[in-house]
Amino acid sequence: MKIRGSTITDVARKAGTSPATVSRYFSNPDMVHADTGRRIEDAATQLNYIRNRSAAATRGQNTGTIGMVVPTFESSIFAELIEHFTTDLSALGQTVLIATNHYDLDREVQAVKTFAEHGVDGVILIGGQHDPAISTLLKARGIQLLCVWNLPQDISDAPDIDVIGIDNFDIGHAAATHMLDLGHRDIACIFGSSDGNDRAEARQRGILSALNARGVVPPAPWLCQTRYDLRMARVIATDLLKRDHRPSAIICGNDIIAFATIWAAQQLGLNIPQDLSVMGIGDFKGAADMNPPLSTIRIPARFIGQMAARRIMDLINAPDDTPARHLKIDFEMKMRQSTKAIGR
Amino acid sequence: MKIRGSTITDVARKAGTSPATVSRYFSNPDMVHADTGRRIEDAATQLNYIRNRSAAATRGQNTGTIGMVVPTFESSIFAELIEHFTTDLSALGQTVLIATNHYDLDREVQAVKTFAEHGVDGVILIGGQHDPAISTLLKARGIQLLCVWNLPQDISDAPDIDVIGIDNFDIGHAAATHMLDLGHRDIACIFGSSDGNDRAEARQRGILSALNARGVVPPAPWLCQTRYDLRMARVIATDLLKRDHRPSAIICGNDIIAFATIWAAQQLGLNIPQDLSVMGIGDFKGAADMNPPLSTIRIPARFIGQMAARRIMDLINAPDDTPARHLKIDFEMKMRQSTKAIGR
DNA sequence: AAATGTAGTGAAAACGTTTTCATTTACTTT
DNA sequence: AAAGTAAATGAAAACGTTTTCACTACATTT
Repeated sequence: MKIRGSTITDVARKAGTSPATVSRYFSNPDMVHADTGRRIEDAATQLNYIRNRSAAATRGQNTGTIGMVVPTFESSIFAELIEHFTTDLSALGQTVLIATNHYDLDREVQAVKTFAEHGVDGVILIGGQHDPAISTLLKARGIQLLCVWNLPQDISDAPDIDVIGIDNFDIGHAAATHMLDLGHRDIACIFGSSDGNDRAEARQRGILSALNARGVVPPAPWLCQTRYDLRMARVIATDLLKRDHRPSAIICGNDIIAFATIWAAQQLGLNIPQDLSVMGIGDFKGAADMNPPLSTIRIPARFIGQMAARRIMDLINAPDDTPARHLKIDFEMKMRQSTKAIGR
Repeated sequence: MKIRGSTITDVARKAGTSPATVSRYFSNPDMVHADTGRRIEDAATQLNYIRNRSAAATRGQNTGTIGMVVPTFESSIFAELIEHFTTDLSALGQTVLIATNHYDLDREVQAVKTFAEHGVDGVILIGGQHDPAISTLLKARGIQLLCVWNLPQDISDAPDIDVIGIDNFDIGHAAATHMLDLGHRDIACIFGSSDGNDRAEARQRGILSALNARGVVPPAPWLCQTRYDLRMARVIATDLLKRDHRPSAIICGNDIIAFATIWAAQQLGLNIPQDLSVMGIGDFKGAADMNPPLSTIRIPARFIGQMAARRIMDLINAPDDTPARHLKIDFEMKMRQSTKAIGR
């Protein structure tokens, strides 16, 4: 059974001031005289006073909460994003409400509705693919929305939504270009599945676009699809490598798939990168330390998380007519030892 | 700027009933007549009514929120726990507030204080090492507390705190016993550092206890310590393996350290498990799929997360005098190919 | 010396619910 | 038919804040 503690009125009485002043002290200390502040502080600690943010929210504007829905926690790269986002927001006195949607857009809507019930000041969503109901709902309530991780494929898809992220097409393009520059022409791809997220699809387009531009057209069996799942990816990589004609390079939709591919290849007795070049995308935890260190493209999850924390606060405090901003984050090539130039 | 939508009173008016009934309908639908319920439902959807949980919390008992503080998101094993905990709680209509403390006990206190301001109904903490102020604060407010992940080393340490978790001493003991049973006597250990958490320390004690019981006393240089950090663990493992006299087996404080050790060994040209047996603890993502598949001990993070979700709800709904329960979760030996019997 | 401005404060209304208590209605039991 | 019980509802108080408005005291400008 919940127990109600002392209230702002109790503190006011003890400090010899009014509830209004105590309220001001906690929400905006500069508004009260330093002496009064001190008395309030003392009274509050003596009474073990704990602010009641729910009560505050009924009358006030902000709740000091931000809602975030992530596809899953079980991805080292999202984990890094979440970690730094929540850490930075906590430092600013905000609390984050969290939910997972398992790449299910309906669940996301549900989560956002719940967040709205709790009166969050802002909502963070991953990626650019969402039920339009979310934007409608949030706008009707004046709740700020920020999408992070990747830019929409087409900026005009979401002109009025604030976005911070990388461009997956560019990343795919860069990965393929790297392989081509190393002299590879027999290039296979293992893409991540793309339902429920627009990231895999854009990467895939970027890769193929770069390949085709240089006249490289992988045969159909070399264009594989898998879930972002170590087990399944490993099976698919093994199948691919057991065929008569083997590619000299494999581009993987993300680092998990790359891990699986390398392990599958090694299991088959292939030497990476001597017999096969493999690259991933993401620079997940472990990529730099495995054998051989994985060539990949670093998505600066930490940086995105920190920028997101700052940006959502700015949006909350900004006047209403602030225009939406699309902030493109640079990625970084991390070329390590799982790729090598052909024939050398 | 936040915009206030329609209220319970608007809904009541439109549905031709009183606010009280609408309130009842949303919190406990059985209390109102089915027909009335339908009218309320209609009115609510027409008006785009969104419950105001803050207002509800000022008068009512529960907020429908649970606070959780985790050491870090960047650990695949905690991620699994968090994933299933939040998923199950969402399904029950609860919202989870989250914070990371980076193994810092003071930050944990801070997070819990913030949770209290938001009126959470319950708090979930990882592990058994916490500032006693937390328990005091929560008890004074009638907020339920549940610690998950591992049992306290000494049950009498926390007789009145509810716990769900594994026993790290047992796990360490089991790991060492497995190595001994395989015939190994030249056993080295790389422990995780133990500041800010009681888990590493108990594992270490378990391992050494089993070893010593069978008369195996590793020389000091074979008892290493590292942070839970791939990079550092790899350096330490390399150092260990470069010494004149090499162990035939290494027990690692967790799977991250085991990954690092295997990669370090392979880099040095050692064959696992031919030249060296390595085992981890945790069964992290990837353990089963790497080369060779890692022998480890599975900590059922998913199960713990699900049990925690159920238990905290029970605690919230239970009468006050419910006695604290210590629920011990079984672990599972996952003996794969990174360990092998000596001399065969 | 008067006028103006500013910092600090208090009284009281307002926020949108839940909950208590009382009342009505409908159904059982005697 | 009377009495008793249960289900459904409404009126109104209560929850602990924030915020508006008004006021005072004092400093600054004219």
